[in-house]
Amino acid sequence: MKKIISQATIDRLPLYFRTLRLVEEESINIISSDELGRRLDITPEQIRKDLATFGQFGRKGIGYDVHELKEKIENILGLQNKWRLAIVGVGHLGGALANYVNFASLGFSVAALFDKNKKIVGSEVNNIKVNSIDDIKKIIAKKSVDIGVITVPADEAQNVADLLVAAGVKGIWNFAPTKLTVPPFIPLVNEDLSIGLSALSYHMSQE
Amino acid sequence: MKKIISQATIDRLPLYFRTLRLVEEESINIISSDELGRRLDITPEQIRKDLATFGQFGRKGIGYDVHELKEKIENILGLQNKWRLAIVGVGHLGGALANYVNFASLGFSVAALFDKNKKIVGSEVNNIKVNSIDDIKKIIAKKSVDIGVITVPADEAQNVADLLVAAGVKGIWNFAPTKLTVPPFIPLVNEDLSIGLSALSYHMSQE
DNA sequence: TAGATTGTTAATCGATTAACAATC
DNA sequence: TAGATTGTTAATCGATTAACAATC
Repeated sequence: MKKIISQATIDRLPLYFRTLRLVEEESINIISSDELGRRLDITPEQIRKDLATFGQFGRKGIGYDVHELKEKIENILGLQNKWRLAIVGVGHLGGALANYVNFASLGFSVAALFDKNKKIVGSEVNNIKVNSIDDIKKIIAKKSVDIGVITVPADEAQNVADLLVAAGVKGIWNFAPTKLTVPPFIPLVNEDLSIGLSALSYHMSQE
Repeated sequence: MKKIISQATIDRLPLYFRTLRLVEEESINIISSDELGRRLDITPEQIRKDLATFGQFGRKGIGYDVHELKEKIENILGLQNKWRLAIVGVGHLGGALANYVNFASLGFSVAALFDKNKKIVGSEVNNIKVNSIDDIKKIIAKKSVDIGVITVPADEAQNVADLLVAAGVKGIWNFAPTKLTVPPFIPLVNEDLSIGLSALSYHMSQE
């Protein structure tokens, strides 16, 4: 199945998914694009357009089946895969991510931690042992890691990305503020916290 | 000065800024849109278009003065304001942000920490005392806090946002995975980590 | 039936890319 | 001068919004 879905749509699906979960907990079985849009500050037209990309889920005159739509989005996003993460760089941010509970609720789990600092190798974070970066290839294979999370300083990030790719991860989630080069078949998502903070600064400076 | 600049352009400025800093450290005085684009995987046309929004900085046939352009972007983004942050919710993520060194290099500083948990109020994180959320109004005024950072669970986030606005912050940086409602004159930036991670899952599931 | 709501087509809007005159 | 590179206008592309027929 090779359908082209815009990144804008893909980025809204997790919001729909999260809201549908909450709505389901409220024992609501059917929801309209209007109500979903109201909860998310997204126009109902936008929501219908996004959902129509994947087929016809709704019932005219009625709305969408909450449970069915939730499951469908979960599958579109591939969350049923229960991806396994390895975090490289167990500093403050890496450590926080190792403890981040919201991942688990999306089906992700932290399978391994790596650091190059001999002082923390062997310690545990959230009951997960910190391994030496030297053992990355062996352990990533053994632990069936799917996603490499990069939380090292910018000047070490490309090297870590290369190690992760060589070790066979299927995707990379990068928190280092630098451009990474990876093979085209490896999905890469950058989380650059300085962009959002700088944008906030910009808007606060206007007027 | 009330000029409309697209969010897409605003989000690229921090990348230009960061790269210009690195280039300046390499003692390079002049850079072309071509070279800047090469370093960031952005087309030179896009860069020239973005920069032209603010005036004419470059010299035809030559390129851009690295130092001058860097300073100009710093000012456009308002980073010279040296904004002061208050982090509300000193869990793993809040604690990591309190220690995040990359903010300091952009001129931001952490002026205060807040939590509702009596057990950690009074302790210190990165040499900054954790205050009770009950004292938020008084301390935000005293410490001249500009930006409120929300790192509490989703179901407490709106309440914290309301407290921050009432306390007089000028902007909000939200890490809680939920939609917040704030007055229109308060810039709000959401950092929703589950979006990027879900998008990664989507791309890894294709083919 | 009347009212509600989807799915889809058409219109609009905005951002990116291409082209090139100006000029260092 | 010839080559390089900007700034800007025009063309293209893609995403959002509007409109409405279909239908529950």
